[in-house]
Amino acid sequence: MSRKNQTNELKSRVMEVALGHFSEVGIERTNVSNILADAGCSVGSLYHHFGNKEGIAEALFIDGVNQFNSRLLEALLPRRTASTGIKAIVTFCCEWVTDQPELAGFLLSREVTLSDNAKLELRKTDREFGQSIYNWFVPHVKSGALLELPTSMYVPLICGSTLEYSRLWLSGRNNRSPGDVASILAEAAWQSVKSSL
Amino acid sequence: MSRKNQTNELKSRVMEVALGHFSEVGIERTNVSNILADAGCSVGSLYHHFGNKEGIAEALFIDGVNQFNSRLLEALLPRRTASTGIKAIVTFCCEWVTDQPELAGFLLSREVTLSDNAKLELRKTDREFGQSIYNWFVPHVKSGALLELPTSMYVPLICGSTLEYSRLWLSGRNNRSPGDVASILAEAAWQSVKSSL
DNA sequence: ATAAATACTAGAATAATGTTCTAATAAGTC
DNA sequence: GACTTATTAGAACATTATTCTAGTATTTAT
Repeated sequence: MSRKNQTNELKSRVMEVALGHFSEVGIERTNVSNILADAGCSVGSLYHHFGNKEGIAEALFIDGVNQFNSRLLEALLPRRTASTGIKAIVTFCCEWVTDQPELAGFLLSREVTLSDNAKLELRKTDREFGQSIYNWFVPHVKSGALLELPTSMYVPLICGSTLEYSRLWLSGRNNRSPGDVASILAEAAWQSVKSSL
Repeated sequence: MSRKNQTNELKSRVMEVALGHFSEVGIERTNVSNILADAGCSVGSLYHHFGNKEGIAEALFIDGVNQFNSRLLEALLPRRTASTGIKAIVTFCCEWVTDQPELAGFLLSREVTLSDNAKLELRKTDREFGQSIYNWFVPHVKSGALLELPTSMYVPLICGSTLEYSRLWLSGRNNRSPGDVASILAEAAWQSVKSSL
């Protein structure tokens, strides 16, 4: 195997192992030494590739957000009506959380504090994502199908219930997964942003 | 001043100082030594009273939750209709977050991992709180004013949007405070749990 | 009122653990 | 094949939470 492949494999092994620990006990409580042992990595390599412990978390966070964003777009953009679009967003979130609880729990935990560099890196892909979402919404607001609201309120109104339910489920307090109650959450989200005209 | 009062004053001084640091940079990043310096407390005293750094966070968390719960009940219980009750819950949350952003941010940050002892202490007061809330809801579900849903879904549906919006505002990404948009959030919450019969 | 027990304060010493540093090795480049 | 760069290695270091021992004040019991 080439050196480059070997290196990439080491990095993903570290990230995979770290995600397991992070999602189980949180970033603070996971020891670098445990990650090193479980991933078969030396101190030097880890700090060479990630800078510090938080750097692993940042890499995981950015990967996770990018993956979530691109898949969400695939679910949303084909929808032609306001109702099916909003419900598609919620349903997608529910399934995504249910399918990868570790990653979802990590992203929802808000433990990661991004460095300035990481923020910049996220913004690169986040801009076009936001633009695509915006473009989907505009016609439905203009047509009067969706309420016209301050821009910053759409995410909380559409996803808030789902995210809150997901957090509860991820912390083990609910039996039914978000996927199991997706239709209820989707209908509720739709009721809260549809125009009543 | 009596010894007891002096002690209580020291404890609240430590908690106040710690909340400032925690909400500014998070629990992990605040140094015990800074708390000690700012509160004028010795290492021994701090560990005698709180056990460890997390113990300060637990005390703050429990105090905060109890304060929130009791005030929420005051806002909810007098309401006689489903609609005014649901909206009162949301409006109260918005105002509470807006009035004490430090404490709200700390509670919403999910940084605190409660020890078994702390969980027990919370459960004591939480049980009767949950019972009071439950008693308020039952007649409105029975009468058909509110949707009949899995119990674990009412909190996410009613408060999810508000909590999500609050997190955004607390992290500095919105201009309008939750208090400013309370009526929108309240109406949306109501739309999502009212029965459409 | 005095003694014993308890609660609290103090800060030096300790331990745990994240990070740096120097050196060595392998890969890629000219 | 020499040179530059990327990567690995782990011992040494630095930071910081926590423990420990001792001392002081306060309450309780007799």
